[in-house]
Amino acid sequence: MKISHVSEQWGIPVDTLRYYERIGLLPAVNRSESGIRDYSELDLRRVEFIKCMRNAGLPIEVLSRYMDLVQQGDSTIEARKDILIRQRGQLAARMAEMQKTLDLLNHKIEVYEQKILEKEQVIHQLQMDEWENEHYAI
Amino acid sequence: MKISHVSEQWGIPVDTLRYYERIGLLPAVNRSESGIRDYSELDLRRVEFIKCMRNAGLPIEVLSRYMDLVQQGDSTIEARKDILIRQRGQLAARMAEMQKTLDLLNHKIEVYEQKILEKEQVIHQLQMDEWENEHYAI
DNA sequence: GCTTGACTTAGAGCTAACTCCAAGTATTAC
DNA sequence: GTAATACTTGGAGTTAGCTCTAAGTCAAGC
Repeated sequence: MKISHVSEQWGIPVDTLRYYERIGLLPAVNRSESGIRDYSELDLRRVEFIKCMRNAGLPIEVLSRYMDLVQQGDSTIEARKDILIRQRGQLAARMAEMQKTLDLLNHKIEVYEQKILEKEQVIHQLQMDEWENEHYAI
Repeated sequence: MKISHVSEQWGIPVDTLRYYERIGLLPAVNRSESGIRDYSELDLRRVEFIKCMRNAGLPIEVLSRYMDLVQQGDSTIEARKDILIRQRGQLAARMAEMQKTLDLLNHKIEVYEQKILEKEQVIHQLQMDEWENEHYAI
């Protein structure tokens, strides 16, 4: 699969895909005779993994380290697990912070809705007054 | 309250507090005669709000726009509500993405734990074999 | 009155993560 | 065969959000 296809399929710019490869986050992708990238199934699974992790804000440096360990084989399983556990903790912490913010946003939006309702009632009252002035004035 | 105190209390570097003020995110803080910042109760509430929102990744530009509208008074209530609703949506979307990543991390960690267990069993088996060789060999 | 340390400013520098550019080669459509 | 399009590279440029520096002022302690 060519880079443009991968880019479309996963919604990742071609520049970014090449960038990931250049910095060693994505292991070297196989090329055709003329040097054009041909993404294998394994490459695609890696791309998907990286995309998922980057989406959640895991730093490239950490992911690079993890991918290196994967390349080194089974002796690095514990180290890999440690990385994932640490990142999971940080992710959960960030999500907890975001939940607090979400709660605050919900509260503030409710307050605004209340204020808007009150404003509308005032306008309605004013309109009623006007109507009465027009039609029932002596 | 002086800037260093605010910084300690809220865990925000003094440079960042000054930066927020410089770019207009935090409205100008009152100064002593000699020009030293003296944060009011209102300033502190603003700092807390900004900290909470920034923690969740809301962009400074959006927060600046929101703070400007607050300064302009009640006529901007609808616009402010719209901003908060839009940001709430984006925040919820980010959190959903992060939840997916968290699920994947949990799954991968489980798999690693399983692998480690298997490895230990193999080692244990090897030790048993050795023990048997040593003690029960003919 | 002098030192120490907190404060001030404008502006430069830094980091992460892309994103774009120029110049060149290869493939595809007609 | 030629034009248009897609690919390649190395390296420069961009963005958001700080973070640091230099040079100076001010207040408190000894």
